[in-house]
Amino acid sequence: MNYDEAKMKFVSTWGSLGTLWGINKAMAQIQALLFISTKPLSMEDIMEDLQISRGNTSMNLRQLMDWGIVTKEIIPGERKEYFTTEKDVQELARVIAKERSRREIQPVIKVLKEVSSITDDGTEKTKELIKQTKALHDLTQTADDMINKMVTQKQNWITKSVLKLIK
Amino acid sequence: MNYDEAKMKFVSTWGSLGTLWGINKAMAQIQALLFISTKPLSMEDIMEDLQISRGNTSMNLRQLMDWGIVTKEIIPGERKEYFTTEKDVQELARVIAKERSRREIQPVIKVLKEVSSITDDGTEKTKELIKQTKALHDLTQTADDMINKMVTQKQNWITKSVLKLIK
DNA sequence: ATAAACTTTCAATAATTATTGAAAGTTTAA
DNA sequence: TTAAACTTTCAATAATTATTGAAAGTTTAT
Repeated sequence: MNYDEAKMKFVSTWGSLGTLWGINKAMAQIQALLFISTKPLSMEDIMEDLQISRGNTSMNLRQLMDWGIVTKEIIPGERKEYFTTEKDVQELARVIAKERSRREIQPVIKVLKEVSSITDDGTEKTKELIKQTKALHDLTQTADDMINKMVTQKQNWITKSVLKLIK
Repeated sequence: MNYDEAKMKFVSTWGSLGTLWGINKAMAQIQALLFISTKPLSMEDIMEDLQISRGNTSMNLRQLMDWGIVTKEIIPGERKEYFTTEKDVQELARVIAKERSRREIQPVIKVLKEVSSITDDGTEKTKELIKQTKALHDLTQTADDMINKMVTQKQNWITKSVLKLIK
């Protein structure tokens, strides 16, 4: 496998993985491209490399900036805007986990809390609803806490000691 | 909020969360419905409750059975098939994590390994590709290991001690 | 063997989501 | 101030994904 094949394979695989961390294909591919690039890329560069339209590129770059994993780079003397992504995987993971928690997990936790707090009218079905949503609430809350705590650490000694602990 | 409102809210919220764990809306809603039901439900029950077609119900129930979180229940003297879901949230989390790892994370790890193993031709861009995909490989592998180890434990003392450790 | 009760399959269709491209908007240089 | 260089917006369209419903398939009771 040569460089170009490897690059293509990485970009498209990372792109299809996008759904796993809750973003679309183009967005993930743009991030992947920037992630392995040795220098900032312009919109033209990205459009050409991924064969996507200007509008698509613009919108997805914006979203990546909203997520806080891509930043605009001003290159002196250049009219175009250039873009780079966070290159440290630990930091990348931290940002992604934080955003997903905020955007998706928190709202669910809120609903689970509401639902599990309805007044118990004594019927079996109400008891079951309360019991099960409460269990789900606790699990979701704990998982979310753990993920956040873990990735909040800048160093990864945590990861290592946790792994050791649970092996 | 009364029982029916709470039930609806739970089912639809859990349904929209489906994407987060990689399944579709109907599938997640069916699982949610079974999760708070006090008794096994038939296909008719589910169709009526969620207002979805027979075909849709049949296909999604099958998928849930493939995932191993829903099982057929034979009720003596009844012609219809009845269904139940795993009621223990810890076990549910375990099964979901295992399946997602197998279906989505493992293939990505494989590609990352392949890409990061291309021969270094000495150019800067190749070095960067190798370096970054290797970092991603390590991170993904570690995260996957952690999740699997954690949810493999039947008890949740692990969760508690990890939380204590990283607080 | 047959018919009733039930489930599965799958081509057609609907709903959702992503993408395009051209017009409108913005910035910079002269 | 103007025009060139560039970016953003968004209605239209394409691509993808989910859902339907009816025909085909299966099982069970008689």
